Amino acid sequence: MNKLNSFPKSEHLCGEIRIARLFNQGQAFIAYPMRVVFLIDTSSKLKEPVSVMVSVPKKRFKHAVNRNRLKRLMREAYRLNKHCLVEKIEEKQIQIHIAFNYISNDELDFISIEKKMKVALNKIIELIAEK
RNA sequence: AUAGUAGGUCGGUUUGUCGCCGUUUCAUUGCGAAAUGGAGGAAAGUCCGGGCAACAAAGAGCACCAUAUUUCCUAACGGGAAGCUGUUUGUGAGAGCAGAGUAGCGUAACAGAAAAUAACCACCUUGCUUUUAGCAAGGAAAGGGUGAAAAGGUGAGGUAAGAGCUCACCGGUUUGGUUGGUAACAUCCAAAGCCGUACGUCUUAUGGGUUGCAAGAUCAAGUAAACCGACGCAGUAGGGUUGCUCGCCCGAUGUCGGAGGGUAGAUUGCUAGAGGCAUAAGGUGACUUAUGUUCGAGAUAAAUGACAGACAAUUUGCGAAAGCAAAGAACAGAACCCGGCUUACAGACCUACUAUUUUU
RNA sequence: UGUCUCAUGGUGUAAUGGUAGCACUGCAGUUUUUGGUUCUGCCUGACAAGGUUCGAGUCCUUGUGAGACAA
Repeated sequence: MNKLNSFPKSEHLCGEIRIARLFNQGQAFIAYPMRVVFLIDTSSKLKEPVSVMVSVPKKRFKHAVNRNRLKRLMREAYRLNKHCLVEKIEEKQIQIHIAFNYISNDELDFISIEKKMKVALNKIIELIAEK
């Protein structure tokens, strides 16, 4: 099996403390329709290089069906395109937390979300390379 | 055939690739591999009822909240079934709503004489003044354009004028009885002149401890201003017991000793149950009983998905039709579990029935 | 997930079932050489659908939207 395209539970970002730290200290930028927050974490003892969370606000999408669908699409887009980011991070021997917030009011299809996800990942790689 | 009413059932199928969560087996320091399972009729709203869990229990009176036709069903219910009465609606099959009691009290805007122990106008009697009217006292609910609602209705008798004042017929109410029904109630008979309506207050009966799985339990780390015991200020201040009253209970700061709570994390609670399906019997029915058979989500910043293709109900456009082209499934996603209710829903099917038109 | 609250002109906020008021804002006029202030007038209304009632902003039911708490 090609391990590059998997997205198991251990790569999800969970825990109230770690998420609070990400949103308090992390850097943010907007790659419409997503707002991306990330933080280079040096204190964590986990072995996964990248931890990711995805969220869709209840205010913009009232029905749970639509929220779940958008979260699934974003997870799927990340899963299929994460290999380039993971390679860079492993080269640098660091760990990173990322959060993707959906901020558009419209429900997009998979193709456009995947396109925007590639843009967002490339921008993260650039910002990390500067440091 | 078209349009509908009531009840019930279903609510996309399939191939490949890449993924997610649980379980089992194999392998194991670890990474992993294979097999297998993985959203609903409403999972929704959180409107009722119950299970389960923790805490509290000393009660009495008043208050508060909910319910309120009858019989039945149910673990229970404010739910359901079958009826009864009234009312609204539909041509109809049907559908919606209301339904304990009324002795007392309150309210009924505007309009109208008056919203109820009714006398403003008009009517009648008597007296006085006056000259065809005015004033005063009384009688009288028969007439008066209003209003949502006007003092049971029609006719006759009666009277100074009138009036259920009396009578006949009709409508209602109450009481007593007959027949039918388990009952609500209905039918019939008799008697009583007994005769406005709506809402609220009030009264009666029944039920109601509080909080909710983020309840609660366990684990390793680590320690209080919280807890327990003894002594004292002192059974005082104060607090609890449902809102109040009575009653009952607890009870402080200090000293000494003991014990280990919350928060974050992990595990558990956690999925076989008032379960489903079939047959038979009972019942008008909700439902019940018996027998057989069948099952397997359990996540926790929260899985059940993405892409590509095939089929297809159906929809739209063109067309007389055949057909061609395009689109390609509604409402909606478990979070402790059940029973209901309510709300959303493209379309398909079954049973019974209704209206209209045509044919026999 | 659970427990609750609210909805009245553009904004804020009242009213016992009986003509929906008040303040600010906006518009027009008045005053002024002009603008502001003042004064006068006007416009702008019940979250939606049912029910109870002679009559609902108000009472009842269902839905919609917004907010609070456990956090």
